[in-house]
Amino acid sequence: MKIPTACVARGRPREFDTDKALAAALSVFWAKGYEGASMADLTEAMGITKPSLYAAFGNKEALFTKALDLYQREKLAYVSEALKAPTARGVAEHFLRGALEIYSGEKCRGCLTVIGASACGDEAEGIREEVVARGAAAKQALLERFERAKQDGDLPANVDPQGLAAYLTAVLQGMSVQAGAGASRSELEQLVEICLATWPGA
Amino acid sequence: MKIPTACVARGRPREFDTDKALAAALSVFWAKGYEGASMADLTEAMGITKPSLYAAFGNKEALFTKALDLYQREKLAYVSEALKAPTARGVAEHFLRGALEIYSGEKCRGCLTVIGASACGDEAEGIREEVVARGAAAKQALLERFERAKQDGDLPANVDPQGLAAYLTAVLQGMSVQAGAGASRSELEQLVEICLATWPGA
DNA sequence: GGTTATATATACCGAACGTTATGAAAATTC
DNA sequence: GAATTTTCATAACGTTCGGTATATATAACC
Repeated sequence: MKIPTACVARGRPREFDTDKALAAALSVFWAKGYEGASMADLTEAMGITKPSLYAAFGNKEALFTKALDLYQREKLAYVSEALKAPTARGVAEHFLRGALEIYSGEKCRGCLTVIGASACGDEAEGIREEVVARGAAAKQALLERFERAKQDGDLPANVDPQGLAAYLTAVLQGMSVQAGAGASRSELEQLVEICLATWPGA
Repeated sequence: MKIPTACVARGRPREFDTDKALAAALSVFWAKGYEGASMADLTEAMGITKPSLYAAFGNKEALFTKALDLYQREKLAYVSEALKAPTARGVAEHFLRGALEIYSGEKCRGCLTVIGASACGDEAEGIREEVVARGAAAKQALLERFERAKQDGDLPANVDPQGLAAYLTAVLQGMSVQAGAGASRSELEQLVEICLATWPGA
């Protein structure tokens, strides 16, 4: 009994590593945004030609979506990790310190989700909606975590979980904006400290 | 003795109001960002043709700069107003409520300064630097105000004015991002309330 | 009225954009 | 080894971009 060999590659084998190429594409999108990254920028960074890119990834929009998946999987892993913290303050601390680590990188500064959510040309509207939807999902997860925290008596009675989720999200987004504007890591760190020092209920 | 009449218009008079045209251009830039706003978008909204635009405003970059001036003069007037508040908390409150008013507009959402600071194509790098510089100036003014507040004993001894300025700026920037992502006014308002409720020293 | 100066409208420019047709190269299958 | 299938490299596609040349219209000056 033989396993059918139809699954092995049939034609000429691909000469590049799609994972490495996708990682390179992510760097370009991260640094320049969706519209700011031209196909020429992408193919140069990925080390492949345009037909190879189209054959492997579909088109620019599909490439961006795949890069966004990679970004969430690798760089935003701290998000799901932070939600597991035992207290609301612990969640906030994990969020802020994790974001600080990612946003203040050497080459890519800020958060791809925030960069991609910026208003740009009409043809990128679909991209914007996609990015905004993913951001909204993260904010929703944070809201549910804070609602649970309030039930646990982990938050003062007068604080609104919805507002708190929007507030923490805003601080993170603002951190991304400042990182993109060239703020140093220590400047962002001060920001984190203030936010933690004034966290409701200690 | 006659005043020389050389100052009156000599050729064919302009058929449009440059102030109104600039206001229309500002709306387009505000909604779509610098690169997202095409010359076709701009001329249509301004109700003039491309040669008229170039004759009156120079080029796209100069038009954006003039629109940015108008934006700061008209929409960001609350900034200099807020800095005059007697206490640091009052400054923050004026800032947050003023921003809430501007960012949650009907057509244009978020802050043009935050939108313009987003990474985009290489040729818009000059624009980005200009916008970032203006944002840095505002942050600097806030820093100086908080330093004075600390001297006045208006802030707890353990808070760092630099961090506090970066922190408040971040909340405002985050508010802009969420407004741009479609957050309702009440959502932004909750955010403001949390920030004020947790403001250092009450 | 003739001259001069400015504004308008149409049409066009070269460059860059995302995308694809075309043919040669390299692997498997028979 | 011939047929087949997929990838690669070059070059081109049509469109849109920001910006302009040209010609005509409309005002003030003399």
